[in-house]
Amino acid sequence: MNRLDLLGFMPFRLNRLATEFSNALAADYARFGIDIPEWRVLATLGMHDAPRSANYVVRCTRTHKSRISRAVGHLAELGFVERLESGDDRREIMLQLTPRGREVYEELLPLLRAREQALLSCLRPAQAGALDDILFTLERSLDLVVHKR
Amino acid sequence: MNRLDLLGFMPFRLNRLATEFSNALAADYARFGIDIPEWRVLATLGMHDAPRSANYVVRCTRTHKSRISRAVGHLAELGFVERLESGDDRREIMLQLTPRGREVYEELLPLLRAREQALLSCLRPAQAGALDDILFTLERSLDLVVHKR
DNA sequence: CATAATCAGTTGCGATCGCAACCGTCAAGC
DNA sequence: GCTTGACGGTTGCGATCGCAACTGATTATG
Repeated sequence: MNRLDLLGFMPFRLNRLATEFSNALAADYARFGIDIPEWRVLATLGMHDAPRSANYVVRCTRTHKSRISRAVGHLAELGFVERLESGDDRREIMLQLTPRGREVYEELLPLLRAREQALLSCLRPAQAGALDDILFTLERSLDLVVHKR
Repeated sequence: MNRLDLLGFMPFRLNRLATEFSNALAADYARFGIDIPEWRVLATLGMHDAPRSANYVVRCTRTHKSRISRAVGHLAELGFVERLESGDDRREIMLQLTPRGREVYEELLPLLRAREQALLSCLRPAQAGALDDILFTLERSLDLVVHKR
């Protein structure tokens, strides 16, 4: 299989890469008893100081709300996340990291960044930057970018 | 969620993109009653004229052999692929596209390429080329490239 | 030549995920 | 101020996928 043969297989290639990346990082997540979607929730909440609604996390991660619901359930069991009632809209559930949850976030983030760095180390710095640009452009085009507030 | 926030979430971003791309292409696959891994098998075989072993497809697609086995089963049911005995090694099963299977491959390939083109149309041409380079470099680094023979 | 280790491929099983149905809450229209 | 439709979140269910165990074939070792 050479290079040109791969035209027309973008999702296939992206999937393989995503799987490989995920596997490379799985051990780090597992150390804290969480899985990938759970990390997504933790990270999304960790980015902000104020609580965010579950629905915000759903839109932000583009993960199905059922998955987020279950992930939040598990994170709450682990004591990493708390569900708060929303004053404004009683349908909404606001999510907040517990102190322990923030600890885990702060501890995992650099680990994952380092792991990611290692995975991308085969690229020249300019390429790594270009990759970020390209992903960002694609995400915007596919409307995968969720704006703050 | 702004740009810098996304550092450290490479697998997550790749996964989202891969999912989005997959969904965008799903309708094309479905028209012929196949799913994505089945298309992978079809495409891998379609790239070559001579039959290839099932194991070659496994290595090439980096999909689990159980999935390939089942995909081949379904493709055989549909009459797109034939399982041949291998003269050399009686453990091996050689896979060959049927004429109908090749028709489907030839019909789907340009559709999928066009779909992919549309998805990438938000990128400048130089970026699209860079993306291909970058993916190729990453694949080589992660040993995802399978060489011919 | 016999035994053990490995390999190609298949299949049962458990975990995961998204869909869809559901409940409670909110907002719009008459 | 009801009723209808939309929305946030949860849960049951079916489909999918990878792991691991298994079969049969091959290769390595003594």
